[in-house]
Amino acid sequence: MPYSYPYPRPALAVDTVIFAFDGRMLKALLIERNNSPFKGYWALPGGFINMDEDLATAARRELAEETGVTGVFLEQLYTFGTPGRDPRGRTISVAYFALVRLAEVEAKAGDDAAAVHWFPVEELPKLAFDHGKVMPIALERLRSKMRYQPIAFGLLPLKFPLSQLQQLYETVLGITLDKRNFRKKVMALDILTPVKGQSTTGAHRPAQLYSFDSKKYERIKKRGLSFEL
Amino acid sequence: MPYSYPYPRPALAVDTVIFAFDGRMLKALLIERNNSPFKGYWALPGGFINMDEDLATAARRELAEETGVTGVFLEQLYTFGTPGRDPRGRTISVAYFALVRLAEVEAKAGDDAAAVHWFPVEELPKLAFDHGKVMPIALERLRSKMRYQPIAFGLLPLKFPLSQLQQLYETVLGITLDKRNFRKKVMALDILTPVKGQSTTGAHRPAQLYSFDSKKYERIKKRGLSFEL
DNA sequence: ACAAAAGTGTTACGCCTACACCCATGC
DNA sequence: GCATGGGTGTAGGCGTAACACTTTTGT
Repeated sequence: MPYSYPYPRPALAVDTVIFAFDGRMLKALLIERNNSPFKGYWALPGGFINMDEDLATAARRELAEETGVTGVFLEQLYTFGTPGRDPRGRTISVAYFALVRLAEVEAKAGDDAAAVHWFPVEELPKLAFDHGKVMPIALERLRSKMRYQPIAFGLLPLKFPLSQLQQLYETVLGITLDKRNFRKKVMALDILTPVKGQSTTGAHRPAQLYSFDSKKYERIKKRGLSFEL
Repeated sequence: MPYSYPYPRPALAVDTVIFAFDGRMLKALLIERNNSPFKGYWALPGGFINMDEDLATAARRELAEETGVTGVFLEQLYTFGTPGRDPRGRTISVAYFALVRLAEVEAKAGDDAAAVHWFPVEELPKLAFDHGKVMPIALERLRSKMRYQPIAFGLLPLKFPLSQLQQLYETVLGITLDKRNFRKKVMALDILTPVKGQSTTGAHRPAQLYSFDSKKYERIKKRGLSFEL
């Protein structure tokens, strides 16, 4: 059969849930829409793909435009295609989720955004389109993936004290962890390297800083490993 | 902004990895393409979506056309959109994976298929398009999901002996399990109901048959539960 | 000196693993 | 009666969870 596909084709967009961690709360980046439909609503950053562009490439392009960051964790999440989800016409959205280090971000409102803002994931506004359905899926993915892959480090500075890592796990998973047991398990994984600097914030004993050592991780990954904490 | 999207739009297809279990091996249903491109190659069953049709609906429609089964486990897997994956032009494929009971299937070659065949997942032929990349992802999803959700029962008859369930886990996960420990753990989950009939196949003691009890499962699901075996 | 977070070991319990023999049936 | 898969209990080891005090700094 020749290439006959006589039906109208849907438009194809990419939307990205961008997570960051400020030391206390998990946050997501949203943009305020400047255009109809849903003008004035908050929405996930995203846009239509170019015709010669890979899906992940489009997501990275949008991510760079909104936050200025590159080279971060980015993973496909889910594809939304219910008819009617975009009042302008049939649109398929491939959702991605990204983890960024807050310090590296320079959020800037693009041409089609009235504003950009980091919202705590527990206090999100009403979202445009069906984006309200995307966020719980992204959170669930983050939570489950943090348990067996070392993706949490994508949310922390390159050097961090163990207490920050623990705080991140506690916040995202919604649990409290025993400090001693946490340190024991993390250290037993042997994927962190102590680095020279010390955290010197506050009126208390300074903390040893660590960095994630991807070489160590790659070396032990093969025998299977768990991040259950 | 009015609905201006002046770019050419990709075509949108749905392809489904259909798994079944024959008691010994995990198998996947493939069709032999009757048309160019990749005429004569084996491929995942699938097709273009209708304009007013949900993605999952399209997948279920294709599934029913190919196998005659309805109401089975079906889940979105991953979306493939690399430019060039379809030589006819930009095509996005949303891949699904489905679990069916072999006894309920009546595989039939559709109009665009020269043949339909169940292949053991360990002995797949070269596949059309990028479908060779889909299968490992589907297998990985099946394996990981079987560990914490009761999806295995979608591959078994409604009544089955425990040994068949164990065989399924061993085959899919590529491990061997201790019979006593397996039965202890499965029974402790309290999600099976013994049913009257007995398996009467072969020259040996007949086996008690069980069925998956989704009511029991729903009741205990909330407290979290694991299928680690 | 005091407030505030960093850092550090041991014990008890529960869970998971390993393991061998009898049972019911068909041929 | 023999071959085949069905069905059952226990003991030891390992990993996980619970738990409190000292250290170092800034003010």
